[in-house]
Amino acid sequence: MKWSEIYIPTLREDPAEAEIDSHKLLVRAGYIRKLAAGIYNYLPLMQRVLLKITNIVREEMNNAGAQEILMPVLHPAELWQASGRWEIMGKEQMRMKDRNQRDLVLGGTHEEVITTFLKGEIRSYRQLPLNLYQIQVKFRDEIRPRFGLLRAREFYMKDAYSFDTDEESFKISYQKMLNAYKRVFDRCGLDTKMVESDTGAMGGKAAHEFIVLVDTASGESVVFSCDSCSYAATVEKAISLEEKISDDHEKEKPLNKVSTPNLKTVVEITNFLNVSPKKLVKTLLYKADNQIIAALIRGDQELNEVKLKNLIGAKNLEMADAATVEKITGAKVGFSGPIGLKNLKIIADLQIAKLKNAVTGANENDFHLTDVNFKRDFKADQIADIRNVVSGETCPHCKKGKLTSSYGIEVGNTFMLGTKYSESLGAKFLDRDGNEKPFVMGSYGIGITRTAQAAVEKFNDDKGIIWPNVITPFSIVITPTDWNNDKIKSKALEIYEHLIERNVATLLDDRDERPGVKFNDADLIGIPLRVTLGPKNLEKNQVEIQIRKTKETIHVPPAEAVSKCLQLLENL
RNA sequence: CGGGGUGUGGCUCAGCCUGGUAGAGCGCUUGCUUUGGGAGCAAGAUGUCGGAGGUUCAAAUCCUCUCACCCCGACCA
Repeated sequence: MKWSEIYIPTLREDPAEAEIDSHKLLVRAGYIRKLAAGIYNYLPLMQRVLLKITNIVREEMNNAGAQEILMPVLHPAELWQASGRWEIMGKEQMRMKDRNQRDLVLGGTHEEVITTFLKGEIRSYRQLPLNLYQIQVKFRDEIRPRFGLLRAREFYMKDAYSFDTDEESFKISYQKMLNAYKRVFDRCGLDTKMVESDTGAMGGKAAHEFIVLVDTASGESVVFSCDSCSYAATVEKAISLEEKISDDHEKEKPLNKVSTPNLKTVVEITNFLNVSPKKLVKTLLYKADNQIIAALIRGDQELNEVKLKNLIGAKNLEMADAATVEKITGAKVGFSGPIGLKNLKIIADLQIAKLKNAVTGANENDFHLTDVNFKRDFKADQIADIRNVVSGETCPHCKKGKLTSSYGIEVGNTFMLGTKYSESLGAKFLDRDGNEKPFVMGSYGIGITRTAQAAVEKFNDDKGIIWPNVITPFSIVITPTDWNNDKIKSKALEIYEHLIERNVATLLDDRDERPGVKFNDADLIGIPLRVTLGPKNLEKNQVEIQIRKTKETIHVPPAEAVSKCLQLLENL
């Protein structure tokens, strides 16, 4: 392709809309343009990258025995009502009515559709296992679209769905997908970590995510991993061995009420009373569906809403507002405590049960209680792990390694769905013994557009993007420093033709621009190899090959340029 | 949804506080010079100042409403 024949609108300045490097670069380098919040146009360079990624995904999925199909983007509401997800998905699910006032859903995932489709088709165990996938636009009305393609509302995704006769067979199918995923991301040049994750709105038994670790907060997931074994999990899911706390054996002192005028925060109170935040019981009121509950957590720790939500089996969980808190506890926010709370469920974190002589709110304005003791002074309906793991805690698997946290970009996920959808939608088959059974299902996603941006986030420098050769829009850019110089021009064209003949994706910068502009653009759009033809080198019968990643330059005679490039590309 | 912020030429922004008929840099067009890391000179084109209403002799500027976008939070296959 000649540069003059492909639309690459590079920008000199960072776009105002972007916050993180990969987003800035994709816009600056002419890969994407925003249409609306979280909705993007993919320009020619981007489309080439997306095609490369989808081809890799396609190959690996096909190799794993999955078959490509294409399903509708618009779904009738009835499917989602039948599975029970009409209520669960919430506002993230884009909904609309057609001209006849029928409710429709813009598909953010396709469990309902595929299960309903196969329900009428697969009748015998002989037809299983089956794995179908598609690569398609998805729409999710994200509360807060952010970071360009990393959290867009409209995005490209590969979603696969497996159907098996039983758990045993399913395990094989699931493992095949895990292997395929590893290969996909390896081929894309991305190091991924497979972590245990929450099943969220997908439901099912268990789930994994494939995460690209990044050092900036641009990764929207936080993952914990063990430094001595392979355990890793998202913050929503991670657990640790309960750490022993030092005052475990303190003698219980008599309960006290102290005046704490206007002291509401953990820091204010613990400073005032001169105790560690570890000794404070935070009492958080939540609205779980239509019921108010209290969650108790140590002052220095964070509540994990996902764990809490899963524990009590709530569909919706949100913090109670200030008015509700006052109504329930009889005191302002900041003075809540478990003692004296009536008619509501109290759930305490495991760590709370171990505290001796703790501090809590008195459920009375400007007062706290000290030397509060679990069992003696208050009880809990449930005691469970409902907190976030903290860096440095001990691994629950090997029981000796330390857990450390890092940011990550989730590029793929896999869900063990069990029979959740096949049962709710009545998708059954006849087994060997003639019994009707629901399919055992799995679902598997890869964010195509997100993977592309994850690669940019991972591979860039102050000049621009540095694509791995496997997913770059072009492998080589030929840069004649002076397009009006006939000798340079004909040599450049000659090398270009030869590379094209060998099927190398090559971009020829035939613009009448100054060399500096061409070099900067080439660096910005991230092409792995640049072949530069300038008058001085050409007089010495040389062209220059520069490796984008290392800035290393190699001089070779023009006749050897093609073979040298091919050789270099092997390792990029 | 709560809090904060921004909308001015294709892009990045100044001007707004203190009202007086719209600017810079980049980009774009033409010409000449220049040609290995975002060139120089000269000449030019481009804006209903997000939208609606109001105050005023006069509104980019003040007021009200509204829309869009960005950031923080809540949320997240």
